[in-house]
Order: sequence, then structure tokens, then C-alpha cells
Amino acid sequence: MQKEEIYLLVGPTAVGKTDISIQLAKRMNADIISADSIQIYRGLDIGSAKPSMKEREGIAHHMIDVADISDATFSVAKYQEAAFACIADIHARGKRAIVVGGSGLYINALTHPLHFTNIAGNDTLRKELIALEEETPGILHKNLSAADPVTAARLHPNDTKRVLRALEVLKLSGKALSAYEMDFVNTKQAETRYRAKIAGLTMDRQTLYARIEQRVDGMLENGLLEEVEKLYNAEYSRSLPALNGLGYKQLLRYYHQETDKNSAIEDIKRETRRFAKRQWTWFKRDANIAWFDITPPCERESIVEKIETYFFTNDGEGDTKYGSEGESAGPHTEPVA
RNA sequence: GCCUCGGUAGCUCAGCUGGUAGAGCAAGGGACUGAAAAUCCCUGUGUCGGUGGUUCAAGUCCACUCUGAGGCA
Repeated sequence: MQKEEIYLLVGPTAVGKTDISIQLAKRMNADIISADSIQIYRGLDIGSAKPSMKEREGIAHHMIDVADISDATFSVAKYQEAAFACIADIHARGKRAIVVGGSGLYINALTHPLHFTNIAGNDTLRKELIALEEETPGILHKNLSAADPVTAARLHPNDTKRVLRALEVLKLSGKALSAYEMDFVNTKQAETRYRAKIAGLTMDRQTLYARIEQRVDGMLENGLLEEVEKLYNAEYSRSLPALNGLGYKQLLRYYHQETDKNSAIEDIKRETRRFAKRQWTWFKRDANIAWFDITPPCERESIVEKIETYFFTNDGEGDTKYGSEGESAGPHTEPVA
């Protein structure tokens, strides 16, 4: 039986996904599902570059504003479950679903056969483990090596966040993380829920960096400071995942008088560039992405058409890719000179 | 015009009494299994301002020269 198809648009931050996704949705009779770990939160609007109602041009957007800032429990697993429900609903209404976003893990949760465990994060246990680690540095990784050597070998001892989670799953379920069915590199496409057509948007690095600079300045003009000041006044815990997003974290530091305004702004720009780099690294390894270079000058109209054509091309699973004349060459066009 | 102190990685600088260079930041590459805009790992990219000299050997010593800062006139 033929699997249902979903369409995805991915790429580094500030590359221009939003604009193109809306053009595509209009042409394709589609709803948009966001795959953005920060746009999830209500109240994080300007800094997360959440498309305004006007920008959405009447296209329905899902998986935006679905969690509260104070909610520290949102996770990929929840995202995956809710996004799958959205897709089913959209399909039931006879429309297509376009997933657009830059959160690599969220994307993979939809395109790869990732079956997350049913073990929720446990704060008390985490605190205990952190205390243990502080007392005896390295102990956590050592303990993990004994109980789940496969996972331990994969994780660097300093990557406490992941080591912690592995131990958490182990203690709470009695089952090693490595024993859960996962295929992160997606060699088993047959087991994915949908047939995914993924388009990647990329551009020349220097150009993207310049756009990031402009975008941050634009956010400031549009009231990012006021948005963050409100959060500061609300006295949220600063360890909340929502408040560790780019822009929020750095400006909160400024409001707490830990840095001056200009350095905070420079930090946002630098961290955003680094983030874009990490996104490239993430998406680069997914051989199923067809890349489209939108470095200006290039007609956005024609890119939208090309992507739509690619989406509607029947190329059989894992078969040849559209855009052999260049679009699939890879995410970066060239290294920085 | 004279004197002093500088000129070494993209930036700020370190390099003892000669043995063809190294830190921080920036940058680049990578990982990623319920926090992922998070978290973590790896990497030095250099006509040591230029030319000539002394020496087996010069970033280091000498001469000249270019250049920056300051001081004295």
C-alpha cells in the first residue's frame, strides 16, 4: 500500500523558509506545521521570528503557540505525537501538510523511525545525579558504561545532559537506551510513517551571515527589547528551555545587568551564526534532502516552482534525486575564504 | 629633526640568555535516541613589517629601511 506523503522545508535560520513555505502552501492547498522548538512557546514572538497573522496570508499554521513559557516539560516526543496528530487531521480534511522548520531533531522525529521511550524527564532524579557528578566528576559516565556500554561508548563523558538522560531512562525503565528501536540515520525508510519529500534551503555563507545580522537588527526595531523586558519582569526561572533560546538568553543577561546592551546584541548575532552552522551540519548528513540554493540574486518565484516540482516528482523511495544539476550538491556552496 | 616604545594567526597579545613559533577570543569541522535556538567533541589557518649582515642556526643579535603610538624640540 502506498504511504501517504508529507512535504518538508528545512534549512538554517534566516535563510527565508517562512516566506517560501507560505508561497508553497498557497499553491499546494496545504497547511503548515512548524518544526521550531522556540515558536512552540506562547509569548516568544519577535525573537523566535514567528510569522505574524498577516505574514501567514491565511495559511493555517500548526505547532506554534502550543506551550507555555513556564512549561519545562515540552519535548521532542510531545512534538512528534502532536505533529503526527496534526498531519492526520490535515489529511483527513483533504489537504496537504508542509512541515517547515530548522529544529533538526524535530524534523527527524517526523522523517525517521524514531520511537521515543515513554520515560518522562524526572527533575528529582536529575538533581540527585548532578549532585553525584559534582561530588565525583566522571562518575555518571562510568556508571553508564557499566549498565549500558553501547550508549556510554557513543557519548562523551562531558556531555552530561545526554549521559544524564541515558541514566534516567535506565533507572526509571530498567531498560537500556540502546535497547530502544531507533534508526537515526534512517537506513530503514520502510519503517517511517510517511513518505517524506524534503527540500533544503541554503545560501552562500557570507550572505546568510549578513542576513542574520540584518534580521537581529530588525527584531530589535520591532520591539524585541520590550518583549524580553516583559519576560524579565515576569521573573521566570532562567533555566527554562524557552528562555534559553537565541536572543532571549542574551538579552536576559543584559536585563540582569550581567553585560551591556551592545555586547548582548553582538552575542546574539554570533550565537545565531553558530547555530546556523550547527543546522548545516545536522541537515547535511540527511541524504534524502534535495537542496535548493537561494543565494540572491535569484528569483524566489522560480525557486518556489522548482520546489513544488520536486515535491510532486515521483522518484520512488530512495531513488534518484531531483536537481542533479546542482541543487542536491549539498548544503553549503563554499567555505569561507 | 631627535629620542623612546611597538610592528608575530582574523583580533588582543606571549615568546627567557639565538635552535624556522603559542595562548585567549574569533573562525572552521563534527556529534546528536523525551531539555535540541539545548548539550558536547575536534582543529592553528603564520613570507614573525621589509632588505641586507653576523652565525652551523635569527622572531630573537647588528645595520639600513618602511610603518604606528608617545615624548622632546
